[in-house]
Amino acid sequence: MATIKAVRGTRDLLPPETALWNHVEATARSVFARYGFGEIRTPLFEATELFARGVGEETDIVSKEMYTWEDRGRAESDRGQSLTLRPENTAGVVRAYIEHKLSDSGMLEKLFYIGPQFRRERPQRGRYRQFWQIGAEVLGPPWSGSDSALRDAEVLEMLATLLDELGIKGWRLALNSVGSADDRKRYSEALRQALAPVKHLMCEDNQRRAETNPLRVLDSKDPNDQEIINGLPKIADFLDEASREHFEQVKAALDACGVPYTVEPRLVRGLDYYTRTTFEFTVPDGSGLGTQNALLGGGRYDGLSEMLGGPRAPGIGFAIGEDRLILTLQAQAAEQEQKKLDAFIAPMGVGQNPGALRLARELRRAGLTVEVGDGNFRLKKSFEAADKLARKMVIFGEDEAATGILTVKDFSVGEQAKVPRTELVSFLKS
RNA sequence: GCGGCUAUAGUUCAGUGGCAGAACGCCGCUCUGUGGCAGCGGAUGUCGUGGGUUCGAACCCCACUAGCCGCCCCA
Repeated sequence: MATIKAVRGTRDLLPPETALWNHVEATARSVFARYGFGEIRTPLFEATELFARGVGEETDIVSKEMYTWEDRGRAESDRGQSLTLRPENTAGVVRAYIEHKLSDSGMLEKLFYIGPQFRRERPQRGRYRQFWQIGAEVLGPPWSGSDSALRDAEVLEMLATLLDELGIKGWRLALNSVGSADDRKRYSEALRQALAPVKHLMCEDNQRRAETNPLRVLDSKDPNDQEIINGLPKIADFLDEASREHFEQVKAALDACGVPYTVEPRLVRGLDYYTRTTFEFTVPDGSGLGTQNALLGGGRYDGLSEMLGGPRAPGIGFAIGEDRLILTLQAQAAEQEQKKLDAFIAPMGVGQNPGALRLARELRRAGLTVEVGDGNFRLKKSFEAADKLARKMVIFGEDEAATGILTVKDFSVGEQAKVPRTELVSFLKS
């Protein structure tokens, strides 16, 4: 019979790798907590319209990468509603922000999330159809200071701290400003005009973008088109005074914190909702990501809440590709040392199994990590298993059961000791 | 969605038309309270799936599926 396998672009995460995932998530939670973020969990699927309006109809994500289906609910109102597995989480967070009237507190909201997202793309290294993102959003009514450049810098500084604490080496922060919604519109129009007479010289994709979303022409890596792209108007010349000042303040705060960055005038994120600050953290070649060298991306979205029918609520956020973060850590880490158990108990003969399990219970209740062998195992087999799994092995036979003096082998030094049961916990911890 | 490469044991791979292989790992024995070394022995398997060519296919051809790499795009 044909075996059933994980579907294309999805995968199982198994031990010991899951330990690394937990470590990454625990580190992120710890850093977020220090900056005053609370966790939000939004549904894995939402109304398709949310992404169409929030992320943008013309983005690749919405136009060709979503898992969308029609609901077959029993209620008339459910039937036929178009639903979609979330391809990213910012739109969902802002939807929840509006739905629960979080802006009524007048306070800045700082929310983080960790969870799977779904995009129907061709799988590749560091790109899966179910992938995990660790993200955070800072948003609130304008009077909460949510549009302040201080928040942009704080988020970027937090990310630098997180990557440092995780031990990511050689990360690079690329920074840009795409201005206000108006600036963006004017710039977009200027690009369209500048492209009109030359676009026929460009690749097919760029010709299409020149019409639908000229900003994304800047992202193009097509080598033949670079000359034209370099000659296009620069976004910096279209920023209004307020956006220019905002960008200057972001940079000044980063300088003050000693966070290094490079201004990339052509960094225009692909999602429609971005305004002003946009950024991306990348890692050097050879960090395990192939050409997918962006670890995380994000930016400011001052108009998103209104686009979704909510109150004015400027915000800034980011999403870390957790799968890519893990790949980078695995590539950068010298052979990840596998965590060993504190002890392996080797019962000598099946008659000792009950006593051995009881001993294991005591040790586990004392907080030790313990595996129990089996009295059926020959001693040699116990040794081999114990050496793989644990730092020490406790021999539990008739003598030990009778005298309460246990024989303990320490694999790290290869020495053996007799330890009274009352001192066993502290001996094993040492 | 487009292009290239690949698919053989648990793993890494060899095998280019004639008996399905190696290394590592695994299991057993030497060896029933002291392992890691060594010696001996054992099991590895729909050769990705389906079809075709051939006396004969892991090998050649076609299709499909999956994985990897790149493009597009993005985290």
